[in-house]
Amino acid sequence: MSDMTTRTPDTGDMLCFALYSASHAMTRLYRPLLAPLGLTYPQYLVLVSLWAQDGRSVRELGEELALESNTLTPLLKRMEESGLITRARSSEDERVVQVSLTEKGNALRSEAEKVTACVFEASGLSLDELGRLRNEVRALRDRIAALV
Amino acid sequence: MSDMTTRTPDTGDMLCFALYSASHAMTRLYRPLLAPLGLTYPQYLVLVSLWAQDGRSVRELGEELALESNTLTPLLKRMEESGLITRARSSEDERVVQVSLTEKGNALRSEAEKVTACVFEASGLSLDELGRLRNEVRALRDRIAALV
DNA sequence: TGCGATTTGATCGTGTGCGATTCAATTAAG
DNA sequence: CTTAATTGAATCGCACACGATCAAATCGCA
Repeated sequence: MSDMTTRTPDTGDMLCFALYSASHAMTRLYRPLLAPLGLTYPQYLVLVSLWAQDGRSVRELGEELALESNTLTPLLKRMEESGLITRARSSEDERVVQVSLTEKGNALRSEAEKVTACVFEASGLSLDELGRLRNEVRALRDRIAALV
Repeated sequence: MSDMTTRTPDTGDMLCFALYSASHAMTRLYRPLLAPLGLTYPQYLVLVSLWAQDGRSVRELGEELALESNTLTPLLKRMEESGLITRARSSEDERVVQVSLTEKGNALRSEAEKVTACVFEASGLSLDELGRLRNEVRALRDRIAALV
C-alpha cells in the first residue's frame, strides 16, 4: 500500500473512501429494516431527533443532522405526507417552521429500538469497541467540519 | 448517553450517524478542492480506480466502489462528456463496456496528489492513526456488507 | 421611526444512489 | 443445435444532497 500522502491515491488506502463505503453499507443494512416502517434512513434520523426533542424547527434539525433546508424541506414534506409529522409556522416568529411528531410518528419509537438492536448485532462490535470507534469518527468529523 | 441497545436511539450515540455525517463532511471538504478540476467526489473515486488499473469494465468499477450500473452509467457518461474517459464495448464480449482514461483523465493524476495531501492535513491525524482508523472502518464495512 | 442587514424556509437545477425492470449477448443444458 | 438461464449495461422512477437564489419576517441601528 502507498503512504497516502506522496503517491497517487488508491481507494484501499483512503480513509474518505472507507467512510463513504461504510456509510453506504450502513444505509443498505438499514433499508430492509426500515422499509416495513415506511421509512428511509434520513427520515429515520429525523424521527430520532424528534424523539429526543419534539417540536424542533427546521433550522435546529438541520444543525443536528448537518443538512440544509433545500434537503430538509422536501424530506419533511414527504414525512408529513406519510402522517409521521406536522409542520407549522411559529406564532412567535413567522419565519420558523416547527416540526412535531404525530401519534403515528411517536408510535414508531418502540419499533425503532428493535432496529437499533439489530444493527448493533450486525456490527459485530462490543459496546466498548462501538463506543470507541464512534468517538473517533465523530472527532474526525468535527475537526473536518470546523474547517468548512 | 443511552446504552444504544435497549433505549430509544439518539444521534449522538449512533455509530451509523457518525459514519453518515463524517462521510458527508468529507465530501464537503473535497468539493472546493475538486471543483477546480471539474470533478465531483464520486467522479474522483472513479479516476482513482482507473489510475490504479485502466480499462476496467463497468462491473469491475462497480465492485470496487460498491455502486450499481444504474449509478455508474450516467456518472460515466458525464465523465465521458467532460473528456476524462472513453467508454467502448469489448470486442471479446459485447455485453462488457470498457472504461479507459483519456490524456486529460491521466493528466489530473498529479493534481490529485495535492488534493490527497490537503485532505490528510485537514484530518489532523498522524499516518499511524489514520491507518488504524481506516482499517477499523473498513473491517466494519466488510462485516456489514457480508450480511447484505 | 425607518430602512438596510440578517435570518429562516422554500425553490430550482444538477448529480448521485438504488430498487425494479428491460434488453442484448453469452453460456449452459438437454 | 436449440432453447432456457445467466450476465452486463442501460433505463425509469424516486429520494436524497447541495450550490445558488428568492421572499418574507425580524432585527438593529442611526
